Amino acid sequence: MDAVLHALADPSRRTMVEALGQADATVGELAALLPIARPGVSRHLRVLREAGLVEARQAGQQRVYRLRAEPLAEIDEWLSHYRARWEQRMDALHTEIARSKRQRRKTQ
Amino acid sequence: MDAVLHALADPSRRTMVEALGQADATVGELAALLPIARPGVSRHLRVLREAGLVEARQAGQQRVYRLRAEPLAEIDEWLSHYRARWEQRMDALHTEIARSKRQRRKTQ
DNA sequence: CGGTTACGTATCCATCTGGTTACATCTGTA
DNA sequence: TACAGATGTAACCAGATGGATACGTAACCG
Repeated sequence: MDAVLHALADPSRRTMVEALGQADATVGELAALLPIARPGVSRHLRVLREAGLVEARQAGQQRVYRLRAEPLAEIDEWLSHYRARWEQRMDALHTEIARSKRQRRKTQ
Repeated sequence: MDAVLHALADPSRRTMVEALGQADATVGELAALLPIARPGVSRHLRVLREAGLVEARQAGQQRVYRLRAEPLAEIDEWLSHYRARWEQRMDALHTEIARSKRQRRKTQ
């Protein structure tokens, strides 16, 4: 959780996550999207890897990175404690319904 | 969004947010929960304030801080682009249903 | 084998961060 | 007014962060 939030707090890393959300990519492709040099990208990827947010597979001389969204569920779970607070346009009953729906869906 | 994630990336600040999720609190009360001195807490509160995550009201000589959850919706929105990826136990059709449910609920 | 490509790692360095102590400000009280 | 309590700010400092360049290594190619 901590590692995931820390990883996402950096704009460059978030850009990389968003790019990988569209398609898998090599280090070079990711570096081309960012204003920083490839060694920096490699280090960002290490942070993302250690947070479990990406994984790499070797493809010839390249490494193709893929997004792993599972750790994001931790943040989603944390946020769930506060959702009712920004969904105040719904009355308390509806909020409860929405919450139980979410719960059911999650444990489905 | 950036400010919100940055604010939440710090464990001390997240503890403060979680405490304020239970009840409003003064700076002294928050400081009592943390292993850091009050000036540090004040500065964390400034970060949270600038991210829109808390607001203070004057109550005599004390300042009572309250959680504002609205900025968390930005993160929720960002996460929504990736939810389907960690909910893969559902087949694609069900994912679509869940997504439209969420959408309806949000714009209700 | 020698060279090139695609990465990762090591090192360096300027900046940011988050803690501390000292001090300023404001409110309530004697 | 003088004093105490609660909080914010300033200044300082050690450690983390994120960038760059230089270098090491493994995979492909001639």
